[in-house]
Amino acid sequence: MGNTVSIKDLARKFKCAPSTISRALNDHPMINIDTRKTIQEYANKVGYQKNTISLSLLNKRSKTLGVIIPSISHYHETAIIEGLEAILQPAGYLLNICVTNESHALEKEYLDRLVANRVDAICISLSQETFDHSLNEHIDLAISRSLPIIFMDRFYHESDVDRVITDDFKGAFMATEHLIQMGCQRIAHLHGPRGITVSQQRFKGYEACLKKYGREVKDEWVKQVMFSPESAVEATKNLLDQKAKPDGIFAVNDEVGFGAMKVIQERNYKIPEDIALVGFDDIPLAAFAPIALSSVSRQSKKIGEQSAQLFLSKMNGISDHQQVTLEPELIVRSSSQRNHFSKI
Amino acid sequence: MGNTVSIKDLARKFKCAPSTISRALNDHPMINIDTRKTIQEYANKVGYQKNTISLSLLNKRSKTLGVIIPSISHYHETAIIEGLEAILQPAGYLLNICVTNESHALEKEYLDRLVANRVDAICISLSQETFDHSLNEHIDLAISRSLPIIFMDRFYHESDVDRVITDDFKGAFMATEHLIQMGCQRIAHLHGPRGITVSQQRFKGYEACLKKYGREVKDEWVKQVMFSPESAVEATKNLLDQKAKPDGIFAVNDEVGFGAMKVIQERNYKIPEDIALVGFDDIPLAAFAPIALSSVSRQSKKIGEQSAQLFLSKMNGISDHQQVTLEPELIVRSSSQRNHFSKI
DNA sequence: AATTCAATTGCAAACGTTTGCGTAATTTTT
DNA sequence: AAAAATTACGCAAACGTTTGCAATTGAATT
Repeated sequence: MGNTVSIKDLARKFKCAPSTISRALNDHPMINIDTRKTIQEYANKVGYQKNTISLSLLNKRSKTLGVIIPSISHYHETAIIEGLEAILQPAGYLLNICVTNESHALEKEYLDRLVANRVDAICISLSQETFDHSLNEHIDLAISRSLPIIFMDRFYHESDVDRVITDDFKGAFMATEHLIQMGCQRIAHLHGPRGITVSQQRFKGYEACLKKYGREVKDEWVKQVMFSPESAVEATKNLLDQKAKPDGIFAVNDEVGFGAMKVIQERNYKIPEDIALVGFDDIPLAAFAPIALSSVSRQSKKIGEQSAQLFLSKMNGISDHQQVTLEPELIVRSSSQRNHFSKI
Repeated sequence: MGNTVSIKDLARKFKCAPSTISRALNDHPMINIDTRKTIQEYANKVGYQKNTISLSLLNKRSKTLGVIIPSISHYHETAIIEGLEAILQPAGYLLNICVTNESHALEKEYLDRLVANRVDAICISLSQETFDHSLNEHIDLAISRSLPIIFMDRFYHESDVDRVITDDFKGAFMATEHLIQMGCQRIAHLHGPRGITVSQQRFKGYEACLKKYGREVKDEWVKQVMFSPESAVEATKNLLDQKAKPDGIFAVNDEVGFGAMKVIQERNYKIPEDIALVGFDDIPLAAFAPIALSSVSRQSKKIGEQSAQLFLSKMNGISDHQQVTLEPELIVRSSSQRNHFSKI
């Protein structure tokens, strides 16, 4: 800002060529050791700071990763960011984080801006709108320009693409199977927003597990909600109002689990005796729910770390597409741990 | 990446000067309207994308805001980011988000990197280490180079600085006063990590309120914890083990409130009858705590919005330092709402 | 026919840094 | 003493874009 000092300024000061200053600052052995020291000291004294922008222009690499996510208000997303930073900070990268609020228009806008800023790659979790309407041209375009795109969680291609995901299907299967093993006969599912891979996969896992154990998948036991506790309230009331009310609920995530728990307790049903409950994501507060909430951990931070690793390998010229699938882990807590099974 | 097309490429294609292409793409009236259209169409067809980096170099403005925060795992921080994006996305800015994990070394490192990247300004919430040891040279240096620094939440100068904070003192005062009004006689405080403004201010508010109402401030009723529910467990047990156990607890934040609530319930005390509880931050799950948790909202998103506005005003050449203080709001829920006061 | 004017376009510098190559100056080798 | 090698530095181009000014062209005015 006005008073920044450049290599040219230093060159004027020392009556030498900018190239000499540049080499001196980079400790190039070609430059006389004393000259080097003198220049370095002076540069340090006047607070010279390298201008990375010019380097980005020259090297065609900005040492910046673009991150596009639909939301940032959940543990999962912040843990991903922590994972990304854990790997990329030591590697000298910065993160450009963009939150789309599930809007396709914003996603496009941000993608354009990141491309204009010449980020070295983009880690993206697609917005719901992009999903719902398969509006993928912007992504395809970016890929066709050979800008590395790494999908996290949500993706639309089966192969030909780099991605890091948790096996949501498996996680949901595990949660449902656990409920069955705890003796639940009527297992309901609080289904996430339509069109999102995560919602779909979790439902499929739930469905597949029920089928495997010869249980019927009843439409009236699958209620769609948003990823918030508030939205779970109405849906859970709905479930409990039914003649054959569920004795086990698999919630699409922990916030929804919290909402469901509230309603169940208000109706004076016992957890887990009357109704067992399992969430997803294993948020830090899960253990501090009214009844400690069982949950499927999707290793959110690891998604960030693996995405970062994948990114770094791409920077090292590895062009093969990689698909990393992380194993979910079921964390059993009081909300589903039954010592004796429910009767009927 | 290799196949990106530049203005020079277009100039070659049209056998004209780069300046003509530049003006054509920017719809400069100086260029013949037909030429303009032709060039624009072709540029569009081959997917020309402006290179913002060269512009940053030229204009000495990168249209990027640096954001340095100690952590990203709480609602407060993510809400701030949401607020920043809400204002800065429409204004054409990108965010470089850096998480320091309360480390001074990382904060310095990130600050350097952001300066090297020539961000237009930096919004920062100081790390605990920076605080504890008053290691502010890196900040002072940045300020002396007239890089706009906007402090959020945590700051070390009283004036001469731009900052956006919530009045934590007042919020803590309100929370404590509320507990007094609910009839609490022995009000404890779960104190946040030392050295952090937020912790200090909240303690001071608690202290000032007790004094105003002629209550003694007892050391044994002030326990220090981290910002997590786990760390609150031991401290709360400690409180409840005392002969004169508290009948009201003001927790430094909601996560801590969750932890305290867990312990209180395990000991079979009634909330709020035996012990009333108030947290801070008003996280989305507060209402879904075992007993809906009363909390002080600090308008986290607004902190981001106001910081963004302050930043924009700086970009418009307003050089006066601004200090914005937001009003906290007490949200009373079941954890502290008493109909009849506790008996002694 | 000479002059002015408007409409288009090109030239070149600038932003800050790096780097291959050339070139002095000095030292070492024969 | 001449040739070769070493040391230390400068020149200039490059990255992509914008912009003030000059230059060219053709048309309109005197």
